[in-house]
Amino acid sequence: MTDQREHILGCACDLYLEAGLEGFSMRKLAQQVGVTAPALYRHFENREDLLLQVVGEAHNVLGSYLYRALSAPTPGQRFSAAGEAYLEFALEHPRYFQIMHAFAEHLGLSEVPAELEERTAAVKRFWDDRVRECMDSGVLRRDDPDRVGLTLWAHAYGLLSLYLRGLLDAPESAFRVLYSDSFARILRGLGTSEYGAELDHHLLSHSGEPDSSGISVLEGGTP
Amino acid sequence: MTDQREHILGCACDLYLEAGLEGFSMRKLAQQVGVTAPALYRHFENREDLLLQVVGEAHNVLGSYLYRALSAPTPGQRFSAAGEAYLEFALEHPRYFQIMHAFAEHLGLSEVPAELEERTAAVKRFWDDRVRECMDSGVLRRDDPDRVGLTLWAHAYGLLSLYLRGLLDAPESAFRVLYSDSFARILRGLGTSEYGAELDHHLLSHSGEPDSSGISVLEGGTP
DNA sequence: GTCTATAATCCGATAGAC
DNA sequence: GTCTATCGGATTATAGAC
Repeated sequence: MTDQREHILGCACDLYLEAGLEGFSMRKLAQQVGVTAPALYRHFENREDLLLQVVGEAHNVLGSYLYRALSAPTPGQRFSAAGEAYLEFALEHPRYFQIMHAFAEHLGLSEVPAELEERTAAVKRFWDDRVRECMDSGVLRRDDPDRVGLTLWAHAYGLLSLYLRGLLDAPESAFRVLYSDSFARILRGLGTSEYGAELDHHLLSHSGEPDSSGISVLEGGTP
Repeated sequence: MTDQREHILGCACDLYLEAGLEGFSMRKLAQQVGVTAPALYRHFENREDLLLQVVGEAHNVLGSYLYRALSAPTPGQRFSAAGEAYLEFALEHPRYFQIMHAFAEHLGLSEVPAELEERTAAVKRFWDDRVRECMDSGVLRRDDPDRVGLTLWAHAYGLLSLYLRGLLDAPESAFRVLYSDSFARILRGLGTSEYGAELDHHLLSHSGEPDSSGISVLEGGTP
């Protein structure tokens, strides 16, 4: 009652979380709020505006999960907790995870507003910070934190997306193990030690220039 | 003329590729084909049926890209070529990449048909096969090919998704480098060698049971 | 601020003539 | 197989009274 706008926004999140993007209409929302549809336009410009606020709330919730991970005592534990937090967020709020990563056109947007891009960039920065302090403390190999953060983020995001789309037949408990295992594999490395030693010498051979004779990142692995 | 059904399907792919999922309507498609909307229903049951055929075509195109990678002479090169093929497919046909990985509800499906799941599984199997032969030839560390294939697939998919959504400010040329670099990092491993040695001893400490005292995959990295 | 009423579109899908 | 005509429904958004 005190703030009808917030009440509507809360209902909008609920509606989205249970009905999804397709099921999110101004009429249904009005019904859930307990008013008629035109009343919504006194508080929000249009459907697009409302959906963007929902995305904002999704970021808030993710933020609360990530923030919790910062209470772990060591960089390594904070890193680990961050990975777990991302997992928990996606499993407990799959719709939020989905809308945060939806293509702009699915939201009916011509382009993503800068404020939203900034929030996404903040998530990336969180990963980068975890990586950086792990490098400083010797848990992670020293490297470009920005690049390493992206590698880790992309992996986690990809794995969770595949799972949430039901492409992995594993039940949730098995997926949790799989998720941790996959992280462990990345940290340990997939190549053989000979390959790793070899790789360090021509890591930049992927320029795509014709004169590199098609040599790619894995080539020469078995000299 | 010879096969109107294929002509419609071709136009459907074109329409989707330029208009996206939101812009894909039976009316627009009919206009593009050069007939009226009801005529489409002589060849396809409904919009859902048509969209599924488009997804099928997307899989066909991806398949042609992956197939090309098999012509490389060594397992390591085939692995590398597979990664590049996945990249090229996503960059050259971003809409196909998008629709292949769209959530079922975005396609207006209650559930994904088994035939489509099978095609997705085939992509996964392709990665697994590349991994397996790399393990056999000593380029990749011996491990569960299914798990390692998933790790690699998730990473590639995640990275490409983030890029196609415009979250990485890098231009395409820079992204190509970034993509290869990220693969290289995963193959080499992100952890320090001390961490890697330590990890092998309690890789299974992520069971989530309370008695593991919260020990997670990264803990104990600096003994 | 909220209502009733309605405009203005767009959609998927069908009936029946040809 | 394709057409015209149309049904039946959904949606976003607005106008104007209260």
